[in-house]
Amino acid sequence: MEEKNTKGHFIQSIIEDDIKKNKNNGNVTTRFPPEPNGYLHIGHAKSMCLNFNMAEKYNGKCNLRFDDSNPAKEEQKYIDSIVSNVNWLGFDYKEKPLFASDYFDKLYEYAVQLIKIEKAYVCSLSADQTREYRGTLKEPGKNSPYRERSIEENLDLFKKMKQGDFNEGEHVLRAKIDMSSPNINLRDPVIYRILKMAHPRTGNKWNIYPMYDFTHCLSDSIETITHSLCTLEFEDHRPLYDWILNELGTESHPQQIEFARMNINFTVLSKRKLKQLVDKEYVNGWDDPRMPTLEGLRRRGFTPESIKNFCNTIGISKKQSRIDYGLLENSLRNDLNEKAPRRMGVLNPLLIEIENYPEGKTEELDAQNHPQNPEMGTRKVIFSKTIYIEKEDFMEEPPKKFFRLTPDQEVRLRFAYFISLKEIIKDESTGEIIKLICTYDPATRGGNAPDNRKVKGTLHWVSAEENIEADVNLYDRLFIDEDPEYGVEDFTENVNPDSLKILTGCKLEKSLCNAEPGKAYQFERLGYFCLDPKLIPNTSNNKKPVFNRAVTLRDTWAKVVEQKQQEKRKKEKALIKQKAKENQKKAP
RNA sequence: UGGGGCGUCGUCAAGUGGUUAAGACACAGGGUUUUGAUCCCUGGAUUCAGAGGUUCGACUCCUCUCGCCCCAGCCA
Repeated sequence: MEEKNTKGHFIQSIIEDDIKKNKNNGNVTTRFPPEPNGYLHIGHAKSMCLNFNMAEKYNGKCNLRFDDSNPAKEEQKYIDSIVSNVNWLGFDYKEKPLFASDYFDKLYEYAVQLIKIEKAYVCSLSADQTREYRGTLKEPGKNSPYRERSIEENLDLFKKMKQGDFNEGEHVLRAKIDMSSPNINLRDPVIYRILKMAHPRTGNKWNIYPMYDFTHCLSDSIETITHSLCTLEFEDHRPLYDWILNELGTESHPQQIEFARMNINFTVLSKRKLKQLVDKEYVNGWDDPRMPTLEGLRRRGFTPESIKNFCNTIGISKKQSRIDYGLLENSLRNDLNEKAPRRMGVLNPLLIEIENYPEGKTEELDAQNHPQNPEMGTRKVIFSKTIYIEKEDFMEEPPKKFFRLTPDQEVRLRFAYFISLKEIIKDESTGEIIKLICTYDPATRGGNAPDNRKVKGTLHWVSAEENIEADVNLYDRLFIDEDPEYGVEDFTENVNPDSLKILTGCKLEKSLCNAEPGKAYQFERLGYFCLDPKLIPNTSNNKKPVFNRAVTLRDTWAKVVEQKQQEKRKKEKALIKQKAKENQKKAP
């Protein structure tokens, strides 16, 4: 059969062309190269999906390689977290994780080789001087006075750098390219610097560490990577990547291809900014469920499938883009709609007493765990004389199209009975509704009326006599503007002050007492929730379980309400304006 | 003209000289439903940043203009 519709993005086209031309003997090898200086976020997931998918699709492999050439910033804890994230997402890097630091010896030899062919030299300019000599974007730089040192002197100096004979900053090794290049990366870039600090993996073995540009291309080459996929900001580095491999004449010369990094509205995706949110305590750590980090998303209730699906949906291109946050939510809903067992929980409880239900009686009613998938089975829910429903599911003076409980509107309690209102009990001093007295129709057990009478609304509910009490965290977008940088000097000014709402005293159906941490359940009509893995009752100070809402259900009624509110606000604003005008007229 | 890149529906994104300009999400309308969920239909770019040009024919080729992003770490 013809395979016509498999043409994907531009990188895939390049790879397919290469295979056709039998470049690299038709092999495809990619790599995912994180620097262990922070936690992974959803943007990294995009890169992983790209690299691992391409490898898998063309029967190649994808290495997990840590780009750990700067011990000043890197830590073992990040390595551990990253490995765990990659495993969680289910990506297969075949062997073990690889490390650029494993190649430090080879890299050193390559540097020596560059010196020997007079393509590298030890420069003894200070950092400040180096900057001055570099020139600017529009003006060329000038040659370092150390540029013409002899091979012997360079070799000797470089060896001494390695031995630790010099202090940090005294010398660097530079590639000898072109100080007048319009591409600043080619103006004799530093390729080795003295750093007298322990490395998480090589300990105190080295006093010098290679820079990214030198490390990356050679690591790729050592691993015989065929396609080295990276983000757009490295486009300007590609000439350097190629220069190094060409000068060294490496057998393997991978092709660097750049694609646009991911942006999502209402959030930030840069390690630096995420760190600020953590450090300034806008969130509670890197794994706060509001964070777009993989740790955060996981704790929030995102599944690996939903994340991978999202990444595969948004595509690959070279265009700066800002993806709608709703798309991420949607991919979660799609996944969880199929997988998540249904449960009932009342977030803002309103007590109901069923007048004609026998005192002390309880019943176990059957409830489906999934409306479309009978294989997921049923469970028992306890019904009793007093129950809770959601406060928002009752209105004394309802607007049009309000399908829930009202003084003259019967409703169905899901899997249970039809009930109608008898009396509203209010607090005399505040006027607040404290209880509803209702009657039920015993003939409607299970939710079906024998006389076929219809009700417009079906409400979720929980027995007031047997339930579990929990705290529930509701999360909203982290920023108030879709562009966190919009209209402010510092993006933290746009942090949404209501991004976390903690609800206490929520009532959940009893079966949720064996909820698995991190596993998502759909609380019917409310959204998908999971037991916070960090706050499991009896394993920490918390006595009550804490559930996180991963995402709401799509809610067309909420949309209608919101639209009405907005219209109302507009009208009010218009009224205020009109009055102001009238006052102005009166004034003179 | 310092260099490098990018501009196709509200948001992503296919399209590589002849297509009715895919698809997803969002949006609007309708149907099913014991979740106002899910599911199922239906609708929408006379137009591809703009202006010229080449061509029988251009989103696709050429020219110019406009707009946006990245680069002056001994970070990656």
